[in-house]
Amino acid sequence: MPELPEVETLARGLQREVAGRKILSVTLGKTDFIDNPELLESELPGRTIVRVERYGKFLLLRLGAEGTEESALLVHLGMTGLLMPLPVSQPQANHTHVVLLLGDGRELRYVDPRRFGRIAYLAGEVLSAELKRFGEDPLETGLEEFSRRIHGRKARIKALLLDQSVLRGVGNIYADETLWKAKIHPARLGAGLKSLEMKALYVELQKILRKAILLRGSSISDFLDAEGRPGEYQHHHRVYGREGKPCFRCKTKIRRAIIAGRSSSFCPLCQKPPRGRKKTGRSGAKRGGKK
DNA sequence: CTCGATCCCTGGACGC
DNA sequence: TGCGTCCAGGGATCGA
Repeated sequence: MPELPEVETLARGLQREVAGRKILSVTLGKTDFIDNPELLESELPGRTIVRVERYGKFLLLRLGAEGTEESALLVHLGMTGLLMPLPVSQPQANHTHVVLLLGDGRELRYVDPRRFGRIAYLAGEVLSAELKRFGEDPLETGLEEFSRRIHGRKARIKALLLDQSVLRGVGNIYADETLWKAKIHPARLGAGLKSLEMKALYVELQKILRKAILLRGSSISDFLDAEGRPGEYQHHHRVYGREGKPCFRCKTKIRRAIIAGRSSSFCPLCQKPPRGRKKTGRSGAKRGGKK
């Protein structure tokens, strides 16, 4: 599940590997996750990938030539997306849905079994409007702004961290890791956080994201960087995927519950639940009746 | 504004 | 070995 650190890792790798390369041709497979597939075919050939950036959980392949408008290929990896330059001779992996033949003879291939990702060619006003939908980058935001965005909200802190219009780039893993480190229960409300808690949240989020970037992200099952290597941060997870295992601080068993609609792992002792919080047993009991 | 429910999609884990 | 079932979850969307 590529979040900010994974996408940053991939963006840096792609910047090294494909920036400056020209796109010669486009071949598409399944296109139900692509905004306007025909735009890729009509707009990309002949263009140069000028620069590769991360924007939240998106990769932004900035394109040159063809008019003066700013334009870019937006790529969201969803849960299982991979984007990698490979030799043409390399057999195509299953679920390869986009292939860009590059001027250096390699192919930039997008592979995504579940197709939870998104790809879009955007230019000009449409591009800038799309980017404005998202909130601040957590690594480029000051405590003031961070605090303002969260403290004014009555939603649960877990929901706010995951909300891409509040902060761009944080996903389930790094939200849970940060809340554990800052000793804040995921069901607490944004407006309910004390200023010391807010500061801890801000500081720990940045520390965790930076450390994760240094270790090239977390590879739970799928993520690989531009050179096909997995990340290493999964070995440093403190709560994610540790349900039932002892808390690294107090040895209490890590719990998992659905909070703000997402699976959330936390320490029930270190991370004090908000007062009046409903017990999890009840809501959990009636989940069988779905479908 | 906030919530839960639903859908999208496939591979992997698990039970029998 | 081979089924069936459940689950993972980011994001869009809809109704309450």
